Amino acid sequence: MPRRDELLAIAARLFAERGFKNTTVRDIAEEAGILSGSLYHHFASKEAMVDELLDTFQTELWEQYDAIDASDRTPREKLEAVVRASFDAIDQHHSEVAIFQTDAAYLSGFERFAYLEERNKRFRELWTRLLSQGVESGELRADLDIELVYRFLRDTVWVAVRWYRPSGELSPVQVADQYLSILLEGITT
Amino acid sequence: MPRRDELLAIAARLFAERGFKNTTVRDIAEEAGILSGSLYHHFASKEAMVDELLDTFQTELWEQYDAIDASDRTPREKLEAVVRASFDAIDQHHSEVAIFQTDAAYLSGFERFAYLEERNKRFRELWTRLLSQGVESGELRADLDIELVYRFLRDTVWVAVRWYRPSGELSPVQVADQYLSILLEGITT
DNA sequence: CCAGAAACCAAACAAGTGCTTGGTAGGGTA
DNA sequence: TACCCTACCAAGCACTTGTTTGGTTTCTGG
Repeated sequence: MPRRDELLAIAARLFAERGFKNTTVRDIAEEAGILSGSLYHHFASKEAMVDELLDTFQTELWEQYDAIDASDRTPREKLEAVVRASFDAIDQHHSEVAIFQTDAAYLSGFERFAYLEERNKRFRELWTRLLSQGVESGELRADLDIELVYRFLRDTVWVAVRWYRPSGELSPVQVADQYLSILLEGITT
Repeated sequence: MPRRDELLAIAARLFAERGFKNTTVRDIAEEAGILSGSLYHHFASKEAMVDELLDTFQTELWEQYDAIDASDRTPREKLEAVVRASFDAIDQHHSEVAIFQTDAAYLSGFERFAYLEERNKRFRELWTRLLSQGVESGELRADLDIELVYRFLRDTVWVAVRWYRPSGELSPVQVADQYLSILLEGITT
């Protein structure tokens, strides 16, 4: 792995653990065994590091979402697939998801990260549309507030990054199975 | 309202909006129309402010939890009541819940905030016990992983603080109704 | 009106922050 | 050998951070 990628991986881990603002360039450098100033040979700024992390991750995730949305499935099946893809992202891009969850609100205040808001908007449009289509097709309950179900769904999925550990005993498939089971059928008998 | 309480309310709002570490004492002072040093006439430190906020809130919340747990209800009814009490807390102590959600992980690293971990532990014990009792009584599904359902339940409830607005059009009762309906019965027809 | 308390100011300090600058070590290439 | 390029160091700069100190204003009860 090129040195630059090593440094970016260290930064990703620290940003995820402590938050962006709460991680100093000296922290990153120390973990890499160099001095803080040397980081600037590889990256233009601390912001540029997190930018690169979030941007590449989001691009990759949306390729999957778009493929699912364009596929030949019922709304409910698409919802399931999107949820599974999201848990996959939590598994394979754990740090990036954690950073997004923790620092997106703060970062989106800067012009540089305006694309975060844009992605959030697209995300909301996709999920609420799938929910509406699910209600129309009769697969989903019609008595629920779509907007509220959307927030419920979105939060339950992404907040899992806080406790999920990629190398743990639960696979993303197992977690997705149980989450979807609860979500679709409820926890009562 | 005494001056001290005013300042604490301002600090609570800013901590909730921007996060603890990301809010400076100068920010708080400016909103109050004073200089940052003057805050130290009322509070010993910035940490003391957030400590007071979190401590009083947690104490109040647990009075309700304990009352519910000691009441004469079935496990499922207790779960419902605890969820409703939690949404009430989001409504009435919005800033404190937001701070707890955002900064508890960071703060609990300090000795001063060791009680946060302790509360989390008690919280987990209460909820998992109610879930287990619900399964035993036949009210809840037996095929689900209790630990995972607990995390699901906990996160879905508390993460709502990110979008819920106390003065908005949705009351905590309405939100709790829908959340419980999804959780208990699922979103499918 | 006046003493004392409560609230605040003005100025600074030490530590920590992101980042810059000019230089150096070392390996690969012609 | 001479050259270059990647990776890094050493030192520091300008700024922000939480906090302290000694003094001043404002309010209130007797």
